Amino acid sequence: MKVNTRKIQKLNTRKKIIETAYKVFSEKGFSVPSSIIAKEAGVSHGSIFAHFPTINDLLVSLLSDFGDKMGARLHVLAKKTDSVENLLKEHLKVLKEYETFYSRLISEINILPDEAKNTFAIIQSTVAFHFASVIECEIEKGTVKKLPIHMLFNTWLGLVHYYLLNKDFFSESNESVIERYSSELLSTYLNLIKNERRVYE
Amino acid sequence: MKVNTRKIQKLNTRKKIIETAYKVFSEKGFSVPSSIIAKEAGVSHGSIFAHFPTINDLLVSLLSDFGDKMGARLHVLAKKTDSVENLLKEHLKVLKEYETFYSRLISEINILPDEAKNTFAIIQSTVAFHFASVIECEIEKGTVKKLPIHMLFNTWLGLVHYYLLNKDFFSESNESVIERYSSELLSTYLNLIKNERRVYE
DNA sequence: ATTTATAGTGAGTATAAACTCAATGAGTGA
DNA sequence: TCACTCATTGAGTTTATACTCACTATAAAT
Repeated sequence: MKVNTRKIQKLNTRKKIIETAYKVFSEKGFSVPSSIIAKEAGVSHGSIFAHFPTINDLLVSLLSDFGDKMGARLHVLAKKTDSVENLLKEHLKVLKEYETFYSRLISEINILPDEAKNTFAIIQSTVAFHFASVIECEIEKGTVKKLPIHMLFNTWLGLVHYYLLNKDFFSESNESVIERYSSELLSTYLNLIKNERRVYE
Repeated sequence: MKVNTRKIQKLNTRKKIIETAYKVFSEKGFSVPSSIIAKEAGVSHGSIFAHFPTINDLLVSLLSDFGDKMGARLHVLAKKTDSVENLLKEHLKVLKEYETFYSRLISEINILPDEAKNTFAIIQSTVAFHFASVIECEIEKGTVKKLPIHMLFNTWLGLVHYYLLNKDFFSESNESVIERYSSELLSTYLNLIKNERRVYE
């Protein structure tokens, strides 16, 4: 069977559309008109609708891919960590890789379709899982304050998201906020959660 | 001069439009069509444009009012506080009052016109100012950990915003997240920033 | 009482963006 | 070579929403 060129062609176009959408959404947010995506991808406007029934379907497909990819990435990196410090370092590392898109996602999540919340949940639950196991251990050892784990987690994520959401305020247009503030974020947070060494005990 | 009825009438309509927009934006977000606002306010669609050149002008006017109002409210309440704990309690109290609108604001700020950032800045700088003076004092007294003040502030705001932004996840549709979590937020945060008492010193 | 000014109206216009579909032309199989 | 299939195209349609403006009703001024 020589029915290959076409299938490959079709898959390539689909891929090109998804990748371009990812890029364009990262740069300009999720409400860019579909015509822009088509132009950037170098395909006709109609081509998008030959591949996806609606723009929303394109978005959902894109988000699902993204959630899986970032989730897997986090999972791999988190597995080999022993301390909170290393875990959070890895977390920041992954966030930095996906920074522009991830920032848009958390920034516009409330005006995105419900499926976007799933993506968010996949990513967050992966981090939360590893966070919990590492921090539990440190609490037992007495190196981290005994506070509800979910609150420790929310404090961390809240702090990091705060910087991502206010990117414009914290850094120059193209600079990575994570890059610029990772050590400050990390040291502040660790300082807050660590038990001070009691001298006499 | 009897040129009153009309002026009053006009001002009332304007006020009605702004108040309705505030309510509708709070409930459905900032991208509700202007026709909905008109209908809810009980005025004709054209009436909106007799009062505001564009919908954007209505929004800016509304935001400016809101920023002033909430800023003033925070200022008054914050002045009489002595401890971080009380300051943060007051902060949460004010946030609770304006919760639905404020949540929309922080949630959609990145797709709102630049003027929205001013509103945000007014509100935040008021809180930051009072926060700094109270916390500085506590750091000197040794009751709060010696960490950069802006980091302590960002951690607090990050945590609170995290709950407001993920309202859907944290609480039922109409319930106030602040109401439900204020004590947990407060106790966690205080626990993190407070210096433990050294027994021998 | 008559004229003038103005707040308010809502059908109508302009525009932007999602989505359609008949036509095109290149790959496929006989 | 020729008929057929199918990915792609882009001009055209639909829909949604911001905004206009000629008109109405009524308060104010004479």
